[in-house]
Amino acid sequence: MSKKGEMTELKHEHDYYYDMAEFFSIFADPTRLKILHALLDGEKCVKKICEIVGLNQSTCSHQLKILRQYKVVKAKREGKFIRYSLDDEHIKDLIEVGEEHINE
Amino acid sequence: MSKKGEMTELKHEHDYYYDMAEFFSIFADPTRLKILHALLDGEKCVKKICEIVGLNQSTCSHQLKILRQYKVVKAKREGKFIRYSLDDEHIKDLIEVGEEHINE
DNA sequence: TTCACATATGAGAAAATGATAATATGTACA
DNA sequence: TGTACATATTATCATTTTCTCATATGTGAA
Repeated sequence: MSKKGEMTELKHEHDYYYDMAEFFSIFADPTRLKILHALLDGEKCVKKICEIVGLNQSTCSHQLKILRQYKVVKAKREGKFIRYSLDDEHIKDLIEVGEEHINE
Repeated sequence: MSKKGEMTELKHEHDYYYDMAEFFSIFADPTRLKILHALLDGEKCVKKICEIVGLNQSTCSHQLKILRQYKVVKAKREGKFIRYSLDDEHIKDLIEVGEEHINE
């Protein structure tokens, strides 16, 4: 997955398969999957997410940014905290497809 | 996605999210998606696949090997030709999920 | 066996990706 | 205002990925 801006300029406009590959790329990283899994049961602040996935704040913040860019998660500020939650109803389903495949 | 053998040695055994990420990685590449799409309507030989995806024989062969390793496609020899076809019933569904997301 | 064709493999370059440290920004509260 | 805490950003590095060229292997037919 490349940065959204650059990609759009380098590839052919409306390149169907690039877009699809980009979509699947979101879920092709264990850290992002852990974050998404952590959000399955409700919104959480960044610090909490860091604890759950076991990686430092910088790493989580980067991955959260990617997930936000692709509208997979959304963020809302509450005082000092920024709480993240799933932004797309279909995400749960997709993660379940992956889980089913793994559990075979 | 890394080579199957290495991966298994480097990561923790039974690492759930690595396995899931690996699964989604298969579909996170436009060339592989093009190949899979080309196989949706039936088996094809490598040369034919190259023509459809518009990439050279070496590139296709490499990607077909990956798809084979992950049991997404299967190959059968018929004389000089090797015909590839989808090996997993669920693949069609997964590609459709991706397509739906793109078409929103 | 030799030739022509179909496919696979190995090595290397270029690009993308993910993790991290260091630093910046934003917010609440004293 | 200043300080402490929460989060984001920037720069950099190591690793992984994809593509391509050159070459190897496998197959059928002459």
